[in-house]
Amino acid sequence: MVAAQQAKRRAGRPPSAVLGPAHITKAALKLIEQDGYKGLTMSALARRLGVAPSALYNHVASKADVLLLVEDHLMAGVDVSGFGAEPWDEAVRRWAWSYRNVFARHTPLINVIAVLPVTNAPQTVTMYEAVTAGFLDAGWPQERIIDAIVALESFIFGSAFDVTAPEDIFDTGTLAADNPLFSAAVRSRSIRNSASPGSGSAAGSSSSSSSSSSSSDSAFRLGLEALISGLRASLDPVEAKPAV
Amino acid sequence: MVAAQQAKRRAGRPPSAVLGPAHITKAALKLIEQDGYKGLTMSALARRLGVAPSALYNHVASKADVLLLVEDHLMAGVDVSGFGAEPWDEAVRRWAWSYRNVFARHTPLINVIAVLPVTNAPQTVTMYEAVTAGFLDAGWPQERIIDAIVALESFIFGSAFDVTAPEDIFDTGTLAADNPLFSAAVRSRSIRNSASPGSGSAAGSSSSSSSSSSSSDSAFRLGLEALISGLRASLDPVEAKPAV
DNA sequence: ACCTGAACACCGTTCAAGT
DNA sequence: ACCTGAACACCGTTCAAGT
Repeated sequence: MVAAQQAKRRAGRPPSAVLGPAHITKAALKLIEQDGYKGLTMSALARRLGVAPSALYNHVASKADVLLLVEDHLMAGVDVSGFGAEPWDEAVRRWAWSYRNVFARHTPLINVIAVLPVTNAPQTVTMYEAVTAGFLDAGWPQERIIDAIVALESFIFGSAFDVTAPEDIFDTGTLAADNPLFSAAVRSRSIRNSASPGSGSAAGSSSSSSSSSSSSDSAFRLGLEALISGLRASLDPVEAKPAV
Repeated sequence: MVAAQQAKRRAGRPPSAVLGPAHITKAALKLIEQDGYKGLTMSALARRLGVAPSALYNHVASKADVLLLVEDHLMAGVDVSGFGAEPWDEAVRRWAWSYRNVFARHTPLINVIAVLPVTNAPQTVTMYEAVTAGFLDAGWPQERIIDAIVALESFIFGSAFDVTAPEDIFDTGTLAADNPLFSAAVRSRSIRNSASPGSGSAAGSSSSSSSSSSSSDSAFRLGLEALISGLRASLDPVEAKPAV
């Protein structure tokens, strides 16, 4: 809506700056929402902003820069409100579910996040700061917190991909005869999922998709609960060991 | 080396088929090894095989098809030898480490794997069959096995991305002042990593990078051990519960 | 059936020229 | 400083023509 119909601009510096990081981020998000990441091209982005494609390069160095802008914006939507307010495991649950849900629709960003330094992503660092505070409160030793966060994040990113997978991804087709055990396991899983449509019981998905427990949700729940209990157990050692 | 210098071929069907899935896979792997995934283009692939780019489309429907070919080939390199021969947790460890190590250098494939059906990936299904057998042997109920595999796989894929990240990815730069807790945790982690170069103690990385415990290795170890112990604990319930 | 060669509809990015 | 417009060096894919 910004520059829908606008008097054609001549070359040369405009009286006031037309573009900015906030405008670019907003326009990119709109494009992604409409057509997915295949719709996010520098041309389409420029068109939506009412400028020539080359004008974008006065504000970003590359398309990867645009993706970083979007990523950092999304990080502000990850729910860290549990840290400092709830028990550690409950706060981690809330954080992990919202983190996965945000990036499930933005999996093309994961390549970028996992590789780019956080130096130019202030919202991202703010998110990490809140998580770190929560871990310190729960008694985690400083030097192990980053490993724990990275481990949880790796699980979350991988699980975000899983959300986008089709339900029949494990259909073995003609390979079923040669692989009976796996095929049977796949079958019994899908039966279970279709049988219990709304099994909202113990491990909840706080502030996330309330009902419709899909396959990816049940796998995420199983892994997250295992990670949480396993990480907690690694905190209080049963016997004194030489430091690792 | 296949068609390095070859007499120029005229149009029309050649006397014997020049291409095939095996040739294409091999050539693609060579290109990836040399120049990474940015070097894997249909043009480069065709050049290496001594044909015109359009000739490839007689054997694959798209570039995604080529990636599936490569993925399935790599799956044969994942070590499932522990299942049926070792205790469950040891077999999972061996499998998980080799799985991560294989795909750490092939992260662009993860988008494909996570979304494409396994119907046309026989090696992949064979891998899953071996893993399923190992879980059944360990007493896992059939209908929960796929969730457990998916959870482990999600962690593995996410961790594969982490391997490719630069060591200084968490450097907060000018943001350090506003985020002291996170910055301190990052600092103490890197000190620990540089201090203990070869801390090969308890949780081993069977058949993987023997020494040089990098940051990504320590995070992977922490998460994997937590997942294994957490999943094991979820197997034998302390008290009887209504089925979930 | 399986190849060549030309063409199509795109990409991201650069750069001189303009104000 | 910040825009336009043209150009560059690519992509993946299609298709008629050939044997």
